[in-house]
Amino acid sequence: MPELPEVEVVRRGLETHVVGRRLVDVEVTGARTARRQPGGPEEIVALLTGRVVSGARRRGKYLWLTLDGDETPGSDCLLVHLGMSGQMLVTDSRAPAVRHLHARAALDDGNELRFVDQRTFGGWTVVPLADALDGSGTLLPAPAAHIAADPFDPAFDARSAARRIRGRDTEIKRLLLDQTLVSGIGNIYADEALWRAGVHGRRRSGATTLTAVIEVLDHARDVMTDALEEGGTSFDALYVDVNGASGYFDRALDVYGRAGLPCARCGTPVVREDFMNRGSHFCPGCQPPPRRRKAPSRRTRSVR
DNA sequence: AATCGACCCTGCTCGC
DNA sequence: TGCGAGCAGGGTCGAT
Repeated sequence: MPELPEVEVVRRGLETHVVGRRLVDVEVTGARTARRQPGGPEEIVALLTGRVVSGARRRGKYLWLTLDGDETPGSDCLLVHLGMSGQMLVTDSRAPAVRHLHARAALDDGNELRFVDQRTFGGWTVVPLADALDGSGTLLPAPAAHIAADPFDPAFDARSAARRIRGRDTEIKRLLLDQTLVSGIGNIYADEALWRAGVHGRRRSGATTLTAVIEVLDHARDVMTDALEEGGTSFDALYVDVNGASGYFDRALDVYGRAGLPCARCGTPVVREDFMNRGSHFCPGCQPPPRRRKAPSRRTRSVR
């Protein structure tokens, strides 16, 4: 559910409300929340209790809290992925428990950090930081070390990301969602960026010019910047920031979720089609669908 | 090696 | 009003 802007909203909230606080009492009740932790929920509790949260970092949709000021390779951090429905909430620790509460950490200021996740695709793990492999200088948690820079990262280079995308051979939307090529983009912002660029998501990457791919990435950055300014996109109460407030960007979406409604640019009704077990939304007027893929020609086949 | 579909969950909305 | 079908923003895994 949450894509880069939503995760960034959460990160900022954590920076304000949790960084500097000690985790005095930790409880992890959700088995699925801890499924990536080799030692299970107990191990998370043991590793976090008593630690001081010193930083709130993010790359793409991955979020992590650094601990005790240790940001060297091998230092532990709490890696959080929100999945489709995860929330990191900060509430008064006397507030009543809510449905789908899977983990909580009492802070030394009377508040409590809560992980609430209806669909349980999200999770917490305490993992070591890996050696930095890119130029950004930020150490990434080991399980997230393969995640590419996102468009908000100062180290992000649209041209080289576009080259990596064009080096692959499949539909361009599939590649926009591949977090090892460019991170942070999910189903909503992929559709929005493709619409802004006038490119159909089923176009093959190789049949799309480098310039057009760069344009799609630039639009992805722009649409996510717009969303961030509005506090993120939210369709309902599922997505909230650390204080429980929803974003308002859904009012500004141009194609996502607008099947049958007129395209804001040309008036053609927006179409929704199945794609990768999800929905893709596009304007047939502005984003002409590619011709059905031809069988490889004799000439193509002869090139080995 | 790269690509692609299946799958993991719960809850809400819509049409019958 | 009740009920099943369809849908939802995520990543990972195994088969090909």
